[in-house]
Amino acid sequence: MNIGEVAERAGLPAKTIRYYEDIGLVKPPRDANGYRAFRESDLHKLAFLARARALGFSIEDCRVLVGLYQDDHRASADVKRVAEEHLTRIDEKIAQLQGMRDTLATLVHACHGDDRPDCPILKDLAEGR
Amino acid sequence: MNIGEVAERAGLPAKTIRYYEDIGLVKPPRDANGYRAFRESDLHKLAFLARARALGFSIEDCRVLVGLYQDDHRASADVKRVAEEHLTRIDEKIAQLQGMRDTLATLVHACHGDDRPDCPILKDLAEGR
DNA sequence: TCTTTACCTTCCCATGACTGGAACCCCCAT
DNA sequence: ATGGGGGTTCCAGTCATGGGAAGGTAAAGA
Repeated sequence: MNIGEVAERAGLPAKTIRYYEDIGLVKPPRDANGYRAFRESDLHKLAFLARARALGFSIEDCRVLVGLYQDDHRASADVKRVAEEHLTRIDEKIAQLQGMRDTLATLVHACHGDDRPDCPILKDLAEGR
Repeated sequence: MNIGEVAERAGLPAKTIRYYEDIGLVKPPRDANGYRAFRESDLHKLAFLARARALGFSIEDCRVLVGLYQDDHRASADVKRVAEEHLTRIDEKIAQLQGMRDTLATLVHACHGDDRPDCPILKDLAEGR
């Protein structure tokens, strides 16, 4: 399988797959012409990576998860811990964004949005309430 | 005012303030010794920037907002539009994170987290359901 | 067979918004 | 004179790609 087909089937840009090889996440062998020759196992791993990335796991988390996936003697507790830590980070991020959102929504609501210069949004930014 | 005092009072790292000068957000004059000599107006602008950044506005948005702030003939509608667009982007981001969060929470909940290898989290990543 | 087209390869640069660190200058107190 | 705590510039790195150049290769049409 060439990189184009793998990209298509794994749902990742070819550029990203080359990058993943660069940082050692996949190691496809090469054909005589220098083209990467992906095996089914490589495709499978890349699809795994695509889904982990879609859940927001960092590349380093992905590296750990792939390692655990390939380890028949893993403890599910190790997987769960990685996922829980990530979940915590997501919750923090959501809370932070929610705080911004609330402040911003209040300010937007208070602004007339006409052609006059008076603006509670700028007022807040300038004075910090 | 030297950069240290301004950093303290604006609540921004000195490094960040130098960066803001680099990209033309502030233009403090210089003393004879080459030190930046911040005026009250620079401090004020930097505090404005710190608050805008804390609300998640991009540097380019900040540039626009500062411009509007300094324009006595601005229309509040222009400020409101920038804020509304940012609000929309924040809402999209929150929705995206919320989606991840829900999936992740379900998976974490389903995982025993013991010393056995069976793990619904890895199963999901491998098979994509 | 020739040519076009569509791949593939590597390499380097850019993104956003900083952060860290090196190497150096400047001012004040001891 | 020496030490410490400012300040200065410049370069490199972060994270996870994306863009694009320059060039090699393969498949398909004239």
